[in-house]
Amino acid sequence: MKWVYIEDLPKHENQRVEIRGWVYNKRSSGKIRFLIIRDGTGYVQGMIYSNKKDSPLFEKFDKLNQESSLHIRGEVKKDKRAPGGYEISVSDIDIIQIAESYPITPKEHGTSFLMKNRHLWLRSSKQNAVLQIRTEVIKAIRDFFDNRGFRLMDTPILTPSACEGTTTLFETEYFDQSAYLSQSGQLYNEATAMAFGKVYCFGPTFRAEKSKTRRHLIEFWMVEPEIAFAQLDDIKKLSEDLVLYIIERVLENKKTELEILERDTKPLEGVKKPFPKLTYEEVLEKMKEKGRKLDFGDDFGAPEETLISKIFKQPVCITHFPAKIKAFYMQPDDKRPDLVLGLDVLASEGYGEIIGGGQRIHDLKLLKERIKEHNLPEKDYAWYLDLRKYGSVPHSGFGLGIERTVAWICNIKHIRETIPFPRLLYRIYP
RNA sequence: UCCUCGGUAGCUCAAUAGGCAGAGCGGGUGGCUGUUAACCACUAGGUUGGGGGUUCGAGUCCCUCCCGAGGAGCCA
Repeated sequence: MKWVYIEDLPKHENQRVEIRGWVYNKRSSGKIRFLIIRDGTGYVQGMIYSNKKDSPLFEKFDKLNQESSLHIRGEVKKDKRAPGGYEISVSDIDIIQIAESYPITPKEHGTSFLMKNRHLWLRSSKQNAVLQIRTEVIKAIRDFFDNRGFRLMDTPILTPSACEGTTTLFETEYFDQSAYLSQSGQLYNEATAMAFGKVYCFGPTFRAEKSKTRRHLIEFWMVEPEIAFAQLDDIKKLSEDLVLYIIERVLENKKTELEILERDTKPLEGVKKPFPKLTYEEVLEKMKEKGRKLDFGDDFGAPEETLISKIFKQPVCITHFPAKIKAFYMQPDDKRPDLVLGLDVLASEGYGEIIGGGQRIHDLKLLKERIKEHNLPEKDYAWYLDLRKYGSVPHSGFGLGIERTVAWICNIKHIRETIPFPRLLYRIYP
């Protein structure tokens, strides 16, 4: 008999099939019994009916408990009463294993308990939906860049020194010297962009910051495009197109998952070009209107980000930040040398920053000055400075945080649920 | 690192003012012809996070340590 995945059941209406999976839940009522089976691709109800109380199928059914593994065979039937619209009229059950008493019951649990059991929590329907949307987001991102001729250039995870010198790094042994886990692929990508024109890297990044908020992970995934000859306006457009494309793809291909999450898709469907574009100083004005006074040079904190993204229904592009609050490699504005051509994109619905980037300094002398001002050891940046010696060109890029993007699309409060095994402050198990 | 809150059955929580530690879910047993986190009955299940103190008596009050959650700073 044909082994079929639950997501493909509609193609097999009125056929006899085999499903291989796990018991999600069961109910019984005398001569009729129901079994909810999951196989990773979906959930389906199995129905067993018998006049005989001692039916061998009933005996097997009674032995089953939550998460027991099994094969079932039976006919696929359309039935409005069944969750998902289809059910299987079960004619045969092969039990693979009777599970031990499963800790995650169909009732409510606390976050701490669920995180401790993350390896099992992944089996539940909402977690399944979030992570299936994550895979679609990642696929969409890769297609977006691949289709536009970007070259995938993976950057190293073990690095000899700080990339940006701002955030704390994880230190590890590298034979007889120290190495640090990458916190960004950007600097290396500036090198590959000079070799390949337009590139992107996609990988994990590590921040040893003791951040403990719903928007932070210690280990997270980021996609970082970098384009030679591109200026701020070019990546503004690119970031807009990228965000739109990701949303379109999820809306198109992950309807069921969005339904499981009870995600209201209207705000996502409403995301359209052009996104509102503001400068840092214009945002300060908006803040003042809303009664939040900030001085020039103050960075936006979580409350400001939340406020901005609530004022606009669209994601918001913010540019032209004070040089002081941005990284050393940011290109200054010709007209306003105290400002840099940085770019942040804040997701709507209060989700805050998902993209950070900007135009990089391409002038050797200026870059050297900035390295000095930031008290960074110039010799560590020798190769980086080389890029400004041999045919230096203006170039720009940005990073998009995968987990924050998924959290926004799924309308999940905390980003820890958007990665299979989140690394958090005070939690590295399982 | 700082601020706030919490730790009681496998899980989620309750326990008036310091006075016999309880419920629902899950487990077990039995019942029910279409259930939707099914339902009904019965049943087992506890060193109240660790240590110390106050008290005739501590889940409850005090000290301390451990663990976790929410948030801040920083950032994607």
